Amino acid sequence: MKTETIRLKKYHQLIKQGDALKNLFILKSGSIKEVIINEDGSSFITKFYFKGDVLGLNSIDLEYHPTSFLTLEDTIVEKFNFQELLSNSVSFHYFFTKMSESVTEYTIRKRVFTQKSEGKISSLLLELFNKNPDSPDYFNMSMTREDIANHLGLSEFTVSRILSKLQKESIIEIKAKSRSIKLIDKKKLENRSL
Amino acid sequence: MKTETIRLKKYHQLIKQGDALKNLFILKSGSIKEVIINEDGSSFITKFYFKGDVLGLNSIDLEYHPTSFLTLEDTIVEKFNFQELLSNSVSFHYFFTKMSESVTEYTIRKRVFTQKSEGKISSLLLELFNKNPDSPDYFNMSMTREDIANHLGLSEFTVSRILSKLQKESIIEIKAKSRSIKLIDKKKLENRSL
DNA sequence: CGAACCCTTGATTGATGTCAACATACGTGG
DNA sequence: CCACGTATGTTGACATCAATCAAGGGTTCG
Repeated sequence: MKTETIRLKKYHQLIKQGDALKNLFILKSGSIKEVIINEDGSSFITKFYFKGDVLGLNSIDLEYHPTSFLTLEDTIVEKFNFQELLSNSVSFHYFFTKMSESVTEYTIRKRVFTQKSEGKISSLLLELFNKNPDSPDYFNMSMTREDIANHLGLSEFTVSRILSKLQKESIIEIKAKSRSIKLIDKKKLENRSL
Repeated sequence: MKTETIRLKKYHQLIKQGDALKNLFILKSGSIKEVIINEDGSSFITKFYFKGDVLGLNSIDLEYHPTSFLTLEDTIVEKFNFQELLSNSVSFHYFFTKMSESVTEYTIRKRVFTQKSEGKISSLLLELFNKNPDSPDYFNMSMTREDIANHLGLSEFTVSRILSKLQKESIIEIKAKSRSIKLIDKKKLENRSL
């Protein structure tokens, strides 16, 4: 099956909410936020995506994309034509498995949203560290505090406060320009995320 | 494809967390809660299921069930052998579509968890009314206040208080024994759920 | 009929949002 | 390359929301 590699600039919209389903994508490098715009005009970040993640799986039954996908930095994706994919058993099996993984992930991840702010942020940080295999104890954040707040249902002030608190307690270290975070004490962070 | 209809008593465990994947089920009548037990022994209700819902979709990539399923009342389900299902293209297509629906649903539903308590409960009530096609303005609740609280990340006291408040404001009416709810003003309830 | 369970309500405490002020970083045009 | 204006991030004071604790009423079931 032939695919296409696409290079995207920061803040580029790869998929627009409402577009017909034509392609699915695999994220090769960079990062992307998935956003849903509500009827009242407010928006909600449903998920952050990193290397290896599949984009667009929520469009298969609807045949259109219910969410938009926006790059948070310069990003590379690989494009798969959905019709071709259906007739290619190897690719099909891969995407089928990925979709099932998504269901499992949501089942488990939902619990994060019932936690208090410290738990929510600790869980997200652990997810970010784990999804960044190149440097497991260091994460270069492409999203803003406001993005994190929106995604977790907090105010940006609370996000800022909790991050400062975790730093004071020597669990993380916030580096230059507030945008990169070093993991100091994983055990403690895991305890906070319970 | 041959299937089997099973009748279950109240509080019966249909699927146990950790069981190998053998069957998927469709809920024909009654209601079921899906529960995940965490390492620390605490549990979290990931979802309530009603007529027409498919049980077990989060087990396909894992090949075991990551959650338990418990009936909330006398319940009837239909059993599908997963191996047979894979080789039956009609059934397969049906479950594939259902799984994609789940991904979409989770994408959208996550936003509920970023709302305040009144929004969370209003959203859940609307979901319950919509999922109960037989009597769209009336719902006989099989779950306890504590179940709702656990599922939404609230205390049972807050659930009780918000329900009382919605009743005082003539949006719902709580009937006999606190367990059935009549929808009075859908528009207002929708506004609360934004 | 009594015990266990479920639900409700009030008082208090703790957590989080809001608002205001300021600091830092970034981007653009001179 | 600098200067400025805009974005983003931090922190404190205060208000609001929701959890906790305590008490009591109703329902169910043996």
